Amino acid sequence: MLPFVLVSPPGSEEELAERARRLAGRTVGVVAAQHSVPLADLRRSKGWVGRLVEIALGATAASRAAPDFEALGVEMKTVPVSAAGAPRESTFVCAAPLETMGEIGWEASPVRKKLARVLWVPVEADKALPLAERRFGVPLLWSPGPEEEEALRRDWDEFSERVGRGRVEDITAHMGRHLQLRPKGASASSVRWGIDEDGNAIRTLPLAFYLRASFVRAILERSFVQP
DNA sequence: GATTGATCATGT
DNA sequence: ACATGATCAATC
Repeated sequence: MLPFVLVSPPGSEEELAERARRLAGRTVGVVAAQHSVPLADLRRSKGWVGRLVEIALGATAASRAAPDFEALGVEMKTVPVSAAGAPRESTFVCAAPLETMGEIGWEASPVRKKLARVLWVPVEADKALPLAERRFGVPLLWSPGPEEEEALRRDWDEFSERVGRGRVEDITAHMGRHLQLRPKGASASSVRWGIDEDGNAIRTLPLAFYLRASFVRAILERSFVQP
């Protein structure tokens, strides 16, 4: 997916926000055409819309372990929304460090780092709407408020303690008020290192943190309610 | 309709 | 294997 039209990285948050606002109301098809990105089948290329927005906004860290807009410290997330603007899916945050989680406090957690500054870019995602006709929504540059951070910290602590005690295989997506810990891998037979109850290294299913749709919905709603 | 567990493509 | 980008689809 090499674009013919390269977009330089934004020089400031304001410039990034302005670029993102310009996407609002435009269709996926139009933006893709402007950057010479061929449409793809989402059933196979699930991250295609996210890649497209990275290209359109001038993201710098494609496929590297760094924020999308490295110089600004901003992470970009496209969020699939219903016609009413409500998120339809949970949002991937980061892989869970299963071997070390028990010793990592919230302050040093990868979840906190990843969510410190996020540019949310809503995209219509009703199944009946052809990909090219889906429209971008009004974006939001967000950092967790004190209450949101406290809520996330509680979930982190719960998961951290469980995994630290070697109970990683007891975890289900039912746990966590706002965060989930769910499989993330090529398949159900993917493995990564974890620890058991005796602290021994074991090979277990890779898990990742996701934000529940309800949490992201509240973030997006608030941005329209605030004066 | 919302949710959970599974899965897809690609780069390092 | 693990990171990036996520949605699919069976099930609740």
